[in-house]
Amino acid sequence: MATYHDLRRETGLSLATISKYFNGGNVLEENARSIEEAAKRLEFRPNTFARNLRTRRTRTVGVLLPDLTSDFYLSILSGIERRLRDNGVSMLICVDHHEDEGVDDAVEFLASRMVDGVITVPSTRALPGLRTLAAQGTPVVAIDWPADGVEADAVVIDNEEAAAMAIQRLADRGHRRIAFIGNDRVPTIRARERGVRNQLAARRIPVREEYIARSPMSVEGGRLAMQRLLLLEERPTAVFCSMNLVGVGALTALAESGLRVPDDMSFVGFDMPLLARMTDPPLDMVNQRVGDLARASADLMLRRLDPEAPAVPPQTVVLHAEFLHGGSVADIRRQS
Amino acid sequence: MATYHDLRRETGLSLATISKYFNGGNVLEENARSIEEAAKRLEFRPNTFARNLRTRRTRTVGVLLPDLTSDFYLSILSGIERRLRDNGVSMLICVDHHEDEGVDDAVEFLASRMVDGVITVPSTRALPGLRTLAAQGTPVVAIDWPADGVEADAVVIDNEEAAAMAIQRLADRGHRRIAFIGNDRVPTIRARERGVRNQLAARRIPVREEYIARSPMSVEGGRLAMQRLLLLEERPTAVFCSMNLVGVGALTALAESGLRVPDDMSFVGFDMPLLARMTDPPLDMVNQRVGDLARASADLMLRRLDPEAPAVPPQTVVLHAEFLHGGSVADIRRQS
DNA sequence: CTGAAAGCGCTTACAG
DNA sequence: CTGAAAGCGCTTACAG
Repeated sequence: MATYHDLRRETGLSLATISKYFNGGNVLEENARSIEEAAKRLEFRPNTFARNLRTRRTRTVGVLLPDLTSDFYLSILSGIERRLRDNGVSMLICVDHHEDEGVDDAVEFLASRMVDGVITVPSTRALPGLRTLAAQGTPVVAIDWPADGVEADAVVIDNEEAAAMAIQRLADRGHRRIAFIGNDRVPTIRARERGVRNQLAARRIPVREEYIARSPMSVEGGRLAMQRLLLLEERPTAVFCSMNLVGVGALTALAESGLRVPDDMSFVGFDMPLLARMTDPPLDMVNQRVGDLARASADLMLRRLDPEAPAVPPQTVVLHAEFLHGGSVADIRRQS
Repeated sequence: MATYHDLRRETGLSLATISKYFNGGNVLEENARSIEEAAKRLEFRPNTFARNLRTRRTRTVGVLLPDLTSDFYLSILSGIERRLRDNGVSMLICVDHHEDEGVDDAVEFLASRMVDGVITVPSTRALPGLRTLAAQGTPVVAIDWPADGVEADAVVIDNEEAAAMAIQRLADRGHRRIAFIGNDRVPTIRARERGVRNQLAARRIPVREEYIARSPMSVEGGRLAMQRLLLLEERPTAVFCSMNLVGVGALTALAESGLRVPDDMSFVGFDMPLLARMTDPPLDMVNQRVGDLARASADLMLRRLDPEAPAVPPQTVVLHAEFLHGGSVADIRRQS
């Protein structure tokens, strides 16, 4: 592995000049050429660690995720990776396995790698570590929800508005007995429940508490919640599942009960773009546009890493979901 | 950020002794305690770059993937991440966007980060870079197929056997008009076609070339291939889709034509574990067990990174797929 | 077991 | 524009 030493030997120039060349400073045309030529010949590549050691910057961003089990996270990674690498920044991935027992050292792990910043979909267990990290001046960008008490930028969607879209669609097609499957321990999903309630109220549709179901964020949870809804005296005509796995579970329960979508039950899902286009009929769905979330988070981070950029207080970027029409909502308006 | 200097000041011990302590050498009980105590008090954390610079090792492995668009890659990442971090090794992710134009510097990018090794699902475009890297002594582990001409360990599944499982299942239930959708430019899928042909031959089922369809590796490709199969004079009674996206496309085409699985067409998929359990009926499927692939690749890499481990020539680990039974294969044996 | 010293490969003021 | 020198925070023979 060639070093500046070798280039000095080959070119007769000093280490300082060589360093200047590689860092974009002004070097005489002639010297630049001779360094370039020697570098190519020796397959020279600057040593990242020596550089990091001096500059105290790593051009590496840590990406901290709760797990790697859904394609929500895959899209996040994909969007961030692209944006960062286009800017010469690499990405260290760390998963804090929030479902597991015990303390996790994910944040500590990233800190020890001296990442310049952390982009994260924060899990509860990561919060204390993130707080410390941010307090020490490391830029943190939260995706999906603003990490409580962390001095961090955030990129979120307007969850109330997103949920309202689902209700609008259902109400527009004549539904009034609308069930909702949510979860009251997850802030984003709580916001979706608020959106549902507000939109129902705005439409003068009474909120029936037995139609508001809570479920763990899993396929099995959604399946059980749907089963409970199906046992109600007066069944809902439609269900809005505010989380992707839960939606899958609800569809499973419907299939198991021999009920057809949309004939026997209308369905609106949330954040299941791939699946929604594979089913028959395709599903109506609120789309989070995860790619946009990811890119926005990377952009926020790149701005924080830019020493030229003015220091601004933490900011939250709010993106908007879109509604994708499918064939899973029956039109039950009375013909008049 | 505290350094050895600070610890020396606090403890009165030399840098060498402090270093020894942090690297597991023998240090007097009393001194160890005083270092430990000072380190905790100062929140000391060894500087990774100084360490890397000296040791010329980074405890970081690059993971190079063709893209991040399928959950095959997600499972790969997930499996590797877990195994590596359990061993204190971090993971730098790099995607070479093989579908894009132009040269990609993915391997160069990883090399400049001086990763200790690279685990990769090799895309064709990455091969030259991987060859150079491996030739320079960086351990490379290939997943899914043995990267041509690269001095690398590999973890693959037995694709012929995997495809044979699908044919076995179909033949056992009486199918003889069996279609196959594959792709003759992808080595693994070519192997699956061989498995299909061999198993058909073993069962004395004639291979009908019009039932062997080729398709790009995409949903749309699978859809078109299935449509072509449906136009045949004598339709197949079953189709085996040897790649997940293609399977999704084929199912879409069937739904669009108003055909039901398995009544009108039996279906066996490949590597779609999540989807196969969401559909009604659940799908029969060959499961690659991607998690096992990932873990095996990480284990191979960890062995290569272990300076104690004996140097052995590149080895290929062959894993076996499993068949998951569903309800998408009709039993058409004649009642006798 | 402990310590003094050299050095890993860069960057950065500071002179010239 | 160029160069000599110091130093980033560690580890590693080498003595003792």
